[in-house]
Amino acid sequence: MPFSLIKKLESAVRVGELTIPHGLIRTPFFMPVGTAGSVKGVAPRELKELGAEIILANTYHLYLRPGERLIKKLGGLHSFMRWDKPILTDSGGYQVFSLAKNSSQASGLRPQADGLVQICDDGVEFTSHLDGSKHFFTPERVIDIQLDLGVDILMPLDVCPSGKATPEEIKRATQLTIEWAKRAKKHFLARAQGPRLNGQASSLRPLLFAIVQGGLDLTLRQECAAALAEIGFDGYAVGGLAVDLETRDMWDIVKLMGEILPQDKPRYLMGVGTPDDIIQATRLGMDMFDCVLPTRLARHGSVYVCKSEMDDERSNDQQQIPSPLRGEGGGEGYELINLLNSRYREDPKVIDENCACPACTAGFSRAYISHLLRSNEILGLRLATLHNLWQYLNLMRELRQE
RNA sequence: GCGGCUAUGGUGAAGUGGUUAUCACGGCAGUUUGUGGCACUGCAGUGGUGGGUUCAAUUCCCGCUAGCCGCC
Repeated sequence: MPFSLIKKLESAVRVGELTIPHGLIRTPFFMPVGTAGSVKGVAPRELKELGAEIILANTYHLYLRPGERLIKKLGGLHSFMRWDKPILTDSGGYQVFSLAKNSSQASGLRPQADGLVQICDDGVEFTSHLDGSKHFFTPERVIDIQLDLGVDILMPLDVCPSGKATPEEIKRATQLTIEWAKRAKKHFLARAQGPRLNGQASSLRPLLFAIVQGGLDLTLRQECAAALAEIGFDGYAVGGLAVDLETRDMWDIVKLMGEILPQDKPRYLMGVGTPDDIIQATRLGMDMFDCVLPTRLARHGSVYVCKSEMDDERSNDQQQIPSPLRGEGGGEGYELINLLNSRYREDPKVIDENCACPACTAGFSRAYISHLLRSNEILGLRLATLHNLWQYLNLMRELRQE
Protein backbone atom coordinates (compact mmCIF):
# COMPACT_ATOMS: atom_id res chain seq x y z
CA MET A 1 0.00 0.00 0.00
CA PRO A 2 1.46 3.37 -0.98
CA PHE A 3 -0.19 5.08 2.00
CA SER A 4 -0.31 4.08 5.60
CA LEU A 5 -1.89 6.02 8.40
CA ILE A 6 0.49 5.78 11.35
CA LYS A 7 -1.45 7.61 14.01
CA LYS A 8 -4.00 10.24 14.73
CA LEU A 9 -2.72 12.97 17.02
CA GLU A 10 -4.74 14.42 19.85
CA SER A 11 -5.50 17.33 17.57
CA ALA A 12 -7.00 14.83 15.07
CA VAL A 13 -4.11 15.51 12.68
CA ARG A 14 -3.41 12.39 10.62
CA VAL A 15 0.26 11.43 10.59
CA GLY A 16 0.96 8.99 7.80
CA GLU A 17 3.46 7.86 5.22
CA LEU A 18 3.12 8.08 1.49
CA THR A 19 5.50 5.98 -0.55
CA ILE A 20 5.89 6.97 -4.19
CA PRO A 21 8.57 6.46 -6.86
CA HIS A 22 10.81 9.33 -5.77
CA GLY A 23 10.58 8.91 -2.03
CA LEU A 24 8.65 8.54 1.16
CA ILE A 25 6.76 11.56 2.48
CA ARG A 26 5.15 12.06 5.83
CA THR A 27 1.71 13.62 6.07
CA PRO A 28 0.43 16.20 6.49
CA PHE A 29 2.56 18.02 3.94
CA PHE A 30 2.60 21.18 1.85
CA MET A 31 3.64 21.30 -1.79
CA PRO A 32 5.33 24.51 -2.97
CA VAL A 33 3.89 25.48 -6.33
CA GLY A 34 6.23 25.26 -9.30
CA THR A 35 3.79 25.68 -12.16
CA ALA A 36 6.23 25.78 -15.03
CA GLY A 37 8.73 23.37 -13.55
CA SER A 38 10.22 25.91 -11.18
CA VAL A 39 9.26 27.28 -7.80
CA LYS A 40 9.80 30.86 -8.86
CA GLY A 41 13.21 32.04 -7.79
CA VAL A 42 14.13 28.99 -5.71
CA ALA A 43 16.61 26.33 -6.79
CA PRO A 44 15.93 22.64 -6.02
CA ARG A 45 18.77 22.47 -3.51
CA GLU A 46 17.30 25.45 -1.66
CA LEU A 47 13.88 23.80 -1.65
CA LYS A 48 15.40 20.77 0.03
CA GLU A 49 17.14 22.93 2.60
CA LEU A 50 13.81 24.57 3.39
CA GLY A 51 12.37 21.11 4.02
CA ALA A 52 10.26 20.67 0.90
CA GLU A 53 9.68 17.00 0.16
CA ILE A 54 7.39 17.30 -2.83
CA ILE A 55 6.45 20.06 -5.22
CA LEU A 56 3.53 20.72 -7.54
CA ALA A 57 3.87 21.41 -11.25
CA ASN A 58 1.23 22.00 -13.87
CA THR A 59 0.23 19.80 -16.79
CA TYR A 60 -1.41 22.57 -18.79
CA HIS A 61 1.58 24.90 -18.62
CA LEU A 62 4.24 22.28 -19.25
CA TYR A 63 2.23 20.84 -22.15
CA LEU A 64 2.06 24.24 -23.82
CA ARG A 65 5.69 25.07 -23.06
CA PRO A 66 8.12 23.41 -23.51
CA GLY A 67 5.88 20.40 -24.28
CA GLU A 68 5.82 16.98 -22.64
CA ARG A 69 7.58 15.39 -25.61
CA LEU A 70 10.62 17.56 -25.11
CA ILE A 71 10.66 16.89 -21.37
CA LYS A 72 10.34 13.17 -21.94
CA LYS A 73 13.16 13.29 -24.45
CA LEU A 74 15.36 14.99 -21.88
CA GLY A 75 14.70 12.30 -19.30
CA GLY A 76 11.45 13.38 -17.68
CA LEU A 77 10.55 16.32 -15.48
CA HIS A 78 12.70 15.26 -12.52
CA SER A 79 15.83 15.11 -14.60
CA PHE A 80 14.88 18.18 -16.62
CA MET A 81 14.52 20.41 -13.57
CA ARG A 82 17.10 18.60 -11.40
CA TRP A 83 14.67 17.79 -8.62
CA ASP A 84 14.90 14.18 -7.46
CA LYS A 85 12.11 14.19 -4.89
CA PRO A 86 8.42 13.60 -5.63
CA ILE A 87 6.37 15.75 -7.97
CA LEU A 88 2.60 16.03 -8.27
CA THR A 89 1.09 17.58 -11.37
CA ASP A 90 -2.19 19.36 -11.44
CA SER A 91 -4.26 18.29 -14.42
CA GLY A 92 -5.11 21.59 -16.03
CA GLY A 93 -8.75 21.44 -14.95
CA TYR A 94 -8.28 24.53 -12.84
CA GLN A 95 -6.63 26.39 -15.72
CA VAL A 96 -9.69 25.73 -17.83
CA PHE A 97 -11.76 27.41 -15.16
CA SER A 98 -9.24 30.19 -14.68
CA LEU A 99 -8.89 30.89 -18.39
CA ALA A 100 -12.62 31.04 -18.84
CA LYS A 101 -12.83 33.51 -16.00
CA ASN A 102 -10.09 35.69 -17.40
CA SER A 103 -11.48 35.61 -20.88
CA SER A 104 -14.81 37.03 -19.83
CA GLN A 105 -12.98 39.83 -18.08
CA ALA A 106 -10.84 40.65 -21.11
CA SER A 107 -13.38 43.01 -22.56
CA GLY A 108 -12.78 44.18 -26.07
CA LEU A 109 -9.90 41.90 -26.86
CA ARG A 110 -12.03 38.98 -27.89
CA PRO A 111 -15.56 39.52 -29.11
CA GLN A 112 -16.48 35.89 -28.38
CA ALA A 113 -14.55 35.83 -25.14
CA ASP A 114 -16.53 32.98 -23.68
CA GLY A 115 -15.52 30.82 -26.60
CA LEU A 116 -11.99 30.58 -25.24
CA VAL A 117 -12.93 27.38 -23.44
CA GLN A 118 -15.43 24.81 -24.66
CA ILE A 119 -16.37 21.87 -22.50
CA CYS A 120 -18.07 18.86 -24.07
CA ASP A 121 -18.62 15.27 -22.93
CA ASP A 122 -15.40 14.09 -24.48
CA GLY A 123 -13.11 16.76 -23.10
CA VAL A 124 -12.28 20.42 -23.19
CA GLU A 125 -11.17 22.65 -26.03
CA PHE A 126 -9.17 25.71 -25.11
CA THR A 127 -7.09 28.43 -26.66
CA SER A 128 -3.45 28.76 -25.64
CA HIS A 129 -2.73 31.91 -23.67
CA LEU A 130 0.71 31.94 -25.29
CA ASP A 131 -0.09 32.03 -28.98
CA GLY A 132 -3.84 31.65 -29.41
CA SER A 133 -3.56 28.16 -30.87
CA LYS A 134 -6.38 25.67 -30.26
CA HIS A 135 -5.94 22.52 -28.18
CA PHE A 136 -8.10 19.69 -27.00
CA PHE A 137 -7.68 17.86 -23.68
CA THR A 138 -9.37 14.55 -22.95
CA PRO A 139 -9.04 12.63 -19.69
CA GLU A 140 -6.84 10.12 -21.53
CA ARG A 141 -4.61 12.76 -23.09
CA VAL A 142 -4.00 14.39 -19.72
CA ILE A 143 -2.92 11.03 -18.27
CA ASP A 144 -0.55 10.51 -21.18
CA ILE A 145 1.04 13.90 -20.72
CA GLN A 146 1.61 13.29 -17.02
CA LEU A 147 3.08 9.85 -17.67
CA ASP A 148 5.43 11.41 -20.20
CA LEU A 149 6.45 13.96 -17.60
CA GLY A 150 7.17 11.04 -15.29
CA VAL A 151 5.62 12.50 -12.16
CA ASP A 152 4.81 10.67 -8.93
CA ILE A 153 1.20 11.69 -8.48
CA LEU A 154 -1.20 12.31 -11.37
CA MET A 155 -4.38 14.31 -11.16
CA PRO A 156 -7.24 13.51 -13.55
CA LEU A 157 -8.85 16.17 -15.73
CA ASP A 158 -11.77 17.65 -13.81
CA VAL A 159 -14.31 20.41 -14.28
CA CYS A 160 -13.96 23.14 -11.69
CA PRO A 161 -17.01 25.40 -11.67
CA SER A 162 -16.64 29.01 -10.60
CA GLY A 163 -18.20 30.32 -7.41
CA LYS A 164 -20.95 31.93 -9.43
CA ALA A 165 -21.98 28.77 -11.26
CA THR A 166 -25.65 27.81 -11.17
CA PRO A 167 -26.75 24.59 -9.43
CA GLU A 168 -27.28 23.02 -12.86
CA GLU A 169 -23.77 23.92 -13.97
CA ILE A 170 -22.30 22.54 -10.75
CA LYS A 171 -24.21 19.31 -11.13
CA ARG A 172 -23.06 18.89 -14.71
CA ALA A 173 -19.46 19.70 -13.74
CA THR A 174 -19.62 17.08 -11.01
CA GLN A 175 -21.05 14.40 -13.31
CA LEU A 176 -18.39 15.09 -15.92
CA THR A 177 -15.67 15.03 -13.29
CA ILE A 178 -16.78 11.56 -12.17
CA GLU A 179 -17.11 10.29 -15.73
CA TRP A 180 -13.70 11.62 -16.66
CA ALA A 181 -12.12 10.17 -13.52
CA LYS A 182 -13.43 6.75 -14.54
CA ARG A 183 -11.93 7.13 -18.01
CA ALA A 184 -8.68 8.42 -16.55
CA LYS A 185 -8.34 5.39 -14.32
CA LYS A 186 -9.08 2.95 -17.12
CA HIS A 187 -6.48 4.57 -19.34
CA PHE A 188 -3.99 4.85 -16.51
CA LEU A 189 -4.30 1.16 -15.66
CA ALA A 190 -3.94 0.14 -19.28
CA ARG A 191 -0.73 2.07 -19.61
CA ALA A 192 0.60 1.30 -16.15
CA GLN A 193 0.44 -2.43 -16.77
CA GLY A 194 3.46 -2.20 -19.02
CA PRO A 195 6.60 -3.60 -17.36
CA ARG A 196 8.54 -0.34 -17.33
CA LEU A 197 6.23 2.57 -16.87
CA ASN A 198 7.98 5.66 -18.27
CA GLY A 199 11.27 3.86 -18.10
CA GLN A 200 11.59 4.23 -14.36
CA ALA A 201 13.95 1.93 -12.57
CA SER A 202 11.83 2.08 -9.45
CA SER A 203 9.42 -0.74 -8.97
CA LEU A 204 6.92 1.67 -7.52
CA ARG A 205 4.23 2.95 -9.80
CA PRO A 206 2.96 6.52 -9.79
CA LEU A 207 -0.34 7.25 -8.08
CA LEU A 208 -3.59 8.43 -9.60
CA PHE A 209 -5.86 10.57 -7.48
CA ALA A 210 -9.46 11.62 -8.05
CA ILE A 211 -10.99 15.05 -7.50
CA VAL A 212 -14.25 15.60 -5.65
CA GLN A 213 -16.37 18.45 -6.99
CA GLY A 214 -19.90 19.55 -6.14
CA GLY A 215 -19.62 23.20 -5.14
CA LEU A 216 -21.04 23.95 -1.71
CA ASP A 217 -23.78 21.36 -2.07
CA LEU A 218 -23.25 18.81 0.71
CA THR A 219 -25.41 16.15 -0.96
CA LEU A 220 -23.69 16.54 -4.30
CA ARG A 221 -20.27 16.41 -2.63
CA GLN A 222 -21.26 13.28 -0.76
CA GLU A 223 -22.52 11.59 -3.91
CA CYS A 224 -19.40 12.58 -5.83
CA ALA A 225 -17.09 11.31 -3.10
CA ALA A 226 -18.99 8.03 -2.89
CA ALA A 227 -18.95 7.53 -6.65
CA LEU A 228 -15.20 8.15 -6.84
CA ALA A 229 -14.47 5.91 -3.86
CA GLU A 230 -16.50 3.20 -5.56
CA ILE A 231 -14.26 3.41 -8.62
CA GLY A 232 -11.22 3.41 -6.35
CA PHE A 233 -8.19 5.70 -6.47
CA ASP A 234 -4.85 6.08 -4.72
CA GLY A 235 -5.94 9.29 -3.06
CA TYR A 236 -8.75 11.81 -3.05
CA ALA A 237 -8.58 15.53 -3.67
CA VAL A 238 -11.16 18.11 -2.76
CA GLY A 239 -11.38 20.66 -5.55
CA GLY A 240 -13.17 23.88 -6.27
CA LEU A 241 -13.04 25.28 -2.75
CA ALA A 242 -10.16 27.75 -3.01
CA VAL A 243 -12.36 29.97 -5.13
CA ASP A 244 -14.37 33.06 -4.20
CA LEU A 245 -13.46 32.58 -0.57
CA GLU A 246 -14.70 36.00 0.43
CA THR A 247 -18.24 35.05 -0.47
CA ARG A 248 -18.23 31.33 0.26
CA ASP A 249 -17.49 29.24 3.29
CA MET A 250 -15.72 25.99 2.51
CA TRP A 251 -15.57 24.54 6.01
CA ASP A 252 -18.78 22.53 6.01
CA ILE A 253 -17.53 20.75 2.90
CA VAL A 254 -14.04 20.19 4.30
CA LYS A 255 -15.52 18.73 7.48
CA LEU A 256 -17.76 16.41 5.51
CA MET A 257 -14.89 15.29 3.30
CA GLY A 258 -12.78 14.54 6.37
CA GLU A 259 -15.56 12.32 7.62
CA ILE A 260 -16.54 10.38 4.52
CA LEU A 261 -13.48 10.06 2.29
CA PRO A 262 -11.71 6.67 2.68
CA GLN A 263 -9.62 6.77 5.86
CA ASP A 264 -6.84 4.66 4.37
CA LYS A 265 -6.13 7.04 1.50
CA PRO A 266 -4.49 10.47 1.47
CA ARG A 267 -6.79 13.48 1.23
CA TYR A 268 -5.65 16.51 -0.70
CA LEU A 269 -7.31 19.90 -0.23
CA MET A 270 -6.45 21.64 -3.47
CA GLY A 271 -5.27 25.22 -3.51
CA VAL A 272 -5.60 25.81 0.23
CA GLY A 273 -4.52 28.03 1.77
CA THR A 274 -3.40 30.38 4.51
CA PRO A 275 -1.42 28.88 7.39
CA ASP A 276 -4.50 29.11 9.57
CA ASP A 277 -6.60 27.38 6.89
CA ILE A 278 -4.08 24.55 6.76
CA ILE A 279 -4.00 24.12 10.53
CA GLN A 280 -7.78 23.89 10.63
CA ALA A 281 -7.98 21.56 7.63
CA THR A 282 -5.47 19.09 9.09
CA ARG A 283 -7.65 18.90 12.18
CA LEU A 284 -10.54 18.00 9.91
CA GLY A 285 -8.60 15.14 8.35
CA MET A 286 -6.86 16.67 5.33
CA ASP A 287 -3.33 15.47 4.55
CA MET A 288 -2.02 17.38 1.54
CA PHE A 289 -1.99 21.02 0.51
CA ASP A 290 -0.68 23.35 -2.13
CA CYS A 291 -1.07 27.08 -2.46
CA VAL A 292 0.46 29.96 -4.38
CA LEU A 293 0.04 32.32 -1.43
CA PRO A 294 3.48 32.01 0.20
CA THR A 295 5.33 32.48 -3.08
CA ARG A 296 3.07 35.03 -4.70
CA LEU A 297 2.66 37.11 -1.56
CA ALA A 298 6.44 37.14 -1.15
CA ARG A 299 6.92 38.50 -4.64
CA HIS A 300 4.48 41.27 -3.76
CA GLY A 301 6.30 42.13 -0.55
CA SER A 302 4.13 40.38 2.06
CA VAL A 303 5.82 38.07 4.55
CA TYR A 304 4.57 35.98 7.46
CA VAL A 305 5.49 36.77 11.04
CA CYS A 306 4.67 34.29 13.79
CA LYS A 307 2.44 36.05 16.26
CA SER A 308 4.21 34.45 19.16
CA GLU A 309 7.07 36.77 18.27
CA MET A 310 4.90 39.84 18.33
CA ASP A 311 3.90 38.90 21.89
CA ASP A 312 7.49 38.35 22.92
CA GLU A 313 7.74 41.22 25.36
CA ARG A 314 4.68 40.17 27.23
CA SER A 315 5.47 36.48 27.37
CA ASN A 316 9.11 36.92 28.32
CA ASP A 317 8.87 35.43 31.79
CA GLN A 318 6.89 32.47 30.55
CA GLN A 319 9.81 31.26 28.43
CA GLN A 320 7.35 30.13 25.85
CA ILE A 321 8.59 28.29 22.81
CA PRO A 322 7.29 30.21 19.83
CA SER A 323 4.84 28.16 17.86
CA PRO A 324 1.92 29.00 15.65
CA LEU A 325 0.11 26.05 17.16
CA ARG A 326 -0.03 27.21 20.73
CA GLY A 327 -3.46 28.24 21.85
CA GLU A 328 -6.38 25.88 21.73
CA GLY A 329 -8.54 27.77 19.30
CA GLY A 330 -6.16 27.25 16.44
CA GLY A 331 -5.66 29.85 13.82
CA GLU A 332 -4.54 33.41 14.20
CA GLY A 333 -1.00 32.22 14.64
CA TYR A 334 0.38 34.40 11.88
CA GLU A 335 0.52 38.02 10.95
CA LEU A 336 1.23 39.22 7.44
CA ILE A 337 3.35 42.33 7.05
CA ASN A 338 4.08 44.15 3.80
CA LEU A 339 7.74 45.07 3.55
CA LEU A 340 6.86 47.67 0.91
CA ASN A 341 5.03 49.71 3.53
CA SER A 342 6.96 52.82 4.46
CA ARG A 343 7.19 51.85 8.13
CA TYR A 344 9.74 49.13 7.30
CA ARG A 345 12.07 51.37 5.31
CA GLU A 346 14.38 51.83 8.28
CA ASP A 347 13.45 48.75 10.31
CA PRO A 348 16.71 47.04 11.37
CA LYS A 349 15.01 43.85 12.58
CA VAL A 350 14.99 40.63 10.60
CA ILE A 351 11.57 39.58 9.30
CA ASP A 352 10.95 37.25 12.26
CA GLU A 353 13.42 36.87 15.12
CA ASN A 354 12.36 33.29 15.78
CA CYS A 355 12.57 32.21 12.17
CA ALA A 356 15.33 29.87 11.01
CA CYS A 357 14.94 30.55 7.30
CA PRO A 358 17.96 31.51 5.19
CA ALA A 359 16.95 35.18 5.10
CA CYS A 360 16.42 35.56 8.83
CA THR A 361 19.40 33.50 9.97
CA ALA A 362 21.66 35.49 7.65
CA GLY A 363 20.46 38.64 9.36
CA PHE A 364 18.96 40.48 6.40
CA SER A 365 16.99 43.39 7.83
CA ARG A 366 13.45 44.35 6.89
CA ALA A 367 14.94 47.65 5.73
CA TYR A 368 17.33 45.91 3.38
CA ILE A 369 14.74 43.56 1.91
CA SER A 370 12.35 46.50 1.57
CA HIS A 371 15.05 48.34 -0.35
CA LEU A 372 15.67 45.31 -2.58
CA LEU A 373 11.98 44.95 -3.36
CA ARG A 374 11.62 48.66 -4.13
CA SER A 375 14.65 48.49 -6.37
CA ASN A 376 13.27 45.46 -8.14
CA GLU A 377 16.31 43.44 -7.18
CA ILE A 378 15.89 39.71 -7.72
CA LEU A 379 17.41 38.96 -4.33
CA GLY A 380 14.49 40.71 -2.63
CA LEU A 381 11.97 38.35 -4.23
CA ARG A 382 14.13 35.39 -3.38
CA LEU A 383 14.62 36.26 0.27
CA ALA A 384 10.93 36.94 0.82
CA THR A 385 10.02 33.71 -0.98
CA LEU A 386 12.50 31.63 0.99
CA HIS A 387 11.13 33.08 4.21
CA ASN A 388 7.48 32.42 3.43
CA LEU A 389 8.12 28.89 2.20
CA TRP A 390 10.15 28.15 5.30
CA GLN A 391 7.24 29.34 7.45
CA TYR A 392 4.85 27.00 5.65
CA LEU A 393 7.17 24.01 5.67
CA ASN A 394 8.04 24.58 9.31
CA LEU A 395 4.36 24.74 10.16
CA MET A 396 3.90 21.32 8.55
CA ARG A 397 6.78 19.93 10.59
CA GLU A 398 5.14 21.19 13.76
CA LEU A 399 1.78 19.80 12.76
CA ARG A 400 3.30 16.35 12.29
CA GLN A 401 4.93 16.45 15.72
CA GLU A 402 2.23 18.20 17.68
C1' G B 1 20.47 95.45 -21.35
C1' C B 2 17.48 93.53 -25.84
C1' G B 3 14.75 89.57 -28.32
C1' G B 4 12.56 84.71 -28.30
C1' C B 5 10.66 80.31 -25.85
C1' U B 6 8.65 77.76 -21.56
C1' A B 7 6.04 77.64 -16.87
C1' U B 8 0.43 71.52 -15.76
C1' G B 9 0.66 66.12 -9.33
C1' G B 10 7.55 64.19 -6.59
C1' U B 11 9.90 63.68 -11.81
C1' G B 12 9.25 63.71 -17.17
C1' A B 13 5.67 64.60 -20.53
C1' A B 14 0.37 65.26 -23.02
C1' G B 15 -4.22 67.94 -23.89
C1' U B 16 -8.71 71.19 -23.92
C1' G B 17 -12.86 78.02 -23.87
C1' G B 18 -17.49 74.51 -20.51
C1' U B 19 -19.57 67.82 -16.57
C1' U B 20 -14.79 63.91 -12.03
C1' A B 21 -7.39 67.48 -16.45
C1' U B 22 -4.48 62.35 -19.47
C1' C B 23 0.00 59.05 -19.50
C1' A B 24 4.60 56.93 -17.61
C1' C B 25 7.71 56.40 -13.55
C1' G B 26 8.02 57.57 -8.36
C1' G B 27 5.08 58.00 -3.58
C1' C B 28 1.09 56.15 -0.23
C1' A B 29 -2.22 52.16 0.73
C1' G B 30 -5.07 47.78 -0.43
C1' U B 31 -5.95 42.95 -2.91
C1' U B 32 -3.83 38.10 -3.83
C1' U B 33 -5.87 30.59 -1.79
C1' G B 34 -5.12 23.46 -7.79
C1' U B 35 0.11 31.17 -10.26
C1' G B 36 -1.42 34.05 -17.68
C1' G B 37 6.60 35.81 -13.73
C1' C B 38 8.19 41.89 -10.11
C1' A B 39 0.30 41.26 -11.14
C1' C B 40 -4.01 44.00 -10.20
C1' U B 41 -7.12 48.03 -7.76
C1' G B 42 -7.44 52.56 -5.44
C1' C B 43 -5.51 57.50 -3.40
C1' A B 44 -2.76 62.39 -3.98
C1' G B 45 -2.75 68.27 -8.60
C1' U B 46 -7.22 74.88 -5.99
C1' G B 47 -3.03 73.69 -13.14
C1' G B 48 4.16 79.60 -11.20
C1' U B 49 1.81 84.29 -9.31
C1' G B 50 -1.44 88.80 -9.83
C1' G B 51 -4.94 91.00 -12.97
C1' G B 52 -8.14 91.23 -17.53
C1' U B 53 -11.68 89.30 -21.53
C1' U B 54 -15.99 85.87 -21.22
C1' C B 55 -22.12 83.34 -19.00
C1' A B 56 -17.57 80.20 -18.31
C1' A B 57 -10.39 79.87 -18.37
C1' U B 58 -5.70 75.29 -17.02
C1' U B 59 -6.78 76.66 -22.10
C1' C B 60 -7.22 83.74 -24.82
C1' C B 61 -4.69 88.75 -23.35
C1' C B 62 -1.38 91.81 -20.00
C1' G B 63 2.01 92.52 -15.68
C1' C B 64 5.30 90.13 -12.28
C1' U B 65 8.58 86.12 -11.04
C1' A B 66 11.60 81.93 -12.48
C1' G B 67 14.18 78.92 -16.04
C1' C B 68 16.22 78.05 -20.94
C1' C B 69 18.18 79.87 -25.78
C1' G B 70 20.19 83.76 -28.80
C1' C B 71 22.23 88.76 -29.38
C1' C B 72 24.88 93.08 -27.45
